Amino acid sequence: MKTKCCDTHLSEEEAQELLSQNGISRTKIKTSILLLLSKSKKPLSASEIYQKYGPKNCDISTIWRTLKQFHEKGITREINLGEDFFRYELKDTQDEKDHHHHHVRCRNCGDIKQLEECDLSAFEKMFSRLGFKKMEHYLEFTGICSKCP
Amino acid sequence: MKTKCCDTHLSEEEAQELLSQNGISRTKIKTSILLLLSKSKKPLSASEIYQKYGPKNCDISTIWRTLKQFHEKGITREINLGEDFFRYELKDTQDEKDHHHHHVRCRNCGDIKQLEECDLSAFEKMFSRLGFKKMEHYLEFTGICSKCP
DNA sequence: CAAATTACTGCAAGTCAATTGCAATTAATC
DNA sequence: GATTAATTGCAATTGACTTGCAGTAATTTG
Ligand SMILES: [Mn+2]
Ligand SMILES: [Mn+2]
Ligand SMILES: [Zn+2]
Ligand SMILES: [Zn+2]
Repeated sequence: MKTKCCDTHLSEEEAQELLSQNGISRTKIKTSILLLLSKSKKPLSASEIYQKYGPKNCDISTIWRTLKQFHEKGITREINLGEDFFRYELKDTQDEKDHHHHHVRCRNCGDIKQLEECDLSAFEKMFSRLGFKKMEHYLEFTGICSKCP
Repeated sequence: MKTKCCDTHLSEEEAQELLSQNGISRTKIKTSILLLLSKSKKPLSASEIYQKYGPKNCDISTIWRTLKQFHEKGITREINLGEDFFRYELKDTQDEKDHHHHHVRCRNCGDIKQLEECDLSAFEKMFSRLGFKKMEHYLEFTGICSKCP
């Protein structure tokens, strides 16, 4: 299956299929977290998921364990937007080479927008079009170095 | 004064001048942390600084307070390289618009290299030149949105 | 230079995101 | 349906980072 990142609105069946394909038990909680992520227009934090799903319905540690598992299976990506916690969102594709996207977060109000364009030279124009000011960017890389397998 | 980021090798006098210019007391600890940052070829974590400076010589909370102050004064930048803590380094310039740089971290051995080039299109070539494989990048933005002052 | 003011520091306690051990419960496998 | 493996809740724990307070050192002022 090919997921399409945030705001994908997976159906319950699609969510469960995605779980099965990745060797994860199709439980109510895991399905619900997947649906929440797929319905959100921005990456969600663990505690946001906890609030949305309902503190009566599930323990926060279960949410953490689920997010960790999703990340290990390559279903999700974790994102640092200058806050003191991570946010999580569905990967655009399982491969992550095919397509991905980035975000802007307002340093004043905290609002987060998703950027569909990833042509790096096009970013500047896009920001002024969006009315954003005082941009700062955060760009770092990881890879496997020449000394490593 | 114009600092030149990591690996600048400030002299003790230059370090103290930088403190004074930013309204920070010229104490032994603050001077030493500044020197450590200026002599390092990669951004340092709080606990690395603590180890290098010597746990007998200073409390870790003082290091945290100092790093926070440096950041507030705009002397340093904090960097997330996919670890579960931040690293800190001297800004290339106080303004941060003039010049900045990025990093690669090996996902296998954790080694960190500093990238002097910031032409985004030039990155790919540079990585293969450096022998890096399986690159992943991390690019996010912050700014002030159109609804904010 | 000495007094007054302000900033810095060590120590201990606290916060909060994220992890973990264990026993009970549920899902997958046969 | 019985067996096995994964998931869950709860409580305790880790580790990064913060904070209050009382003592000390640095800066300012006369
Ligand atoms: Mn997104
Ligand atoms: Mn650097
Ligand atoms: Zn805003
Ligand atoms: Zn390596």
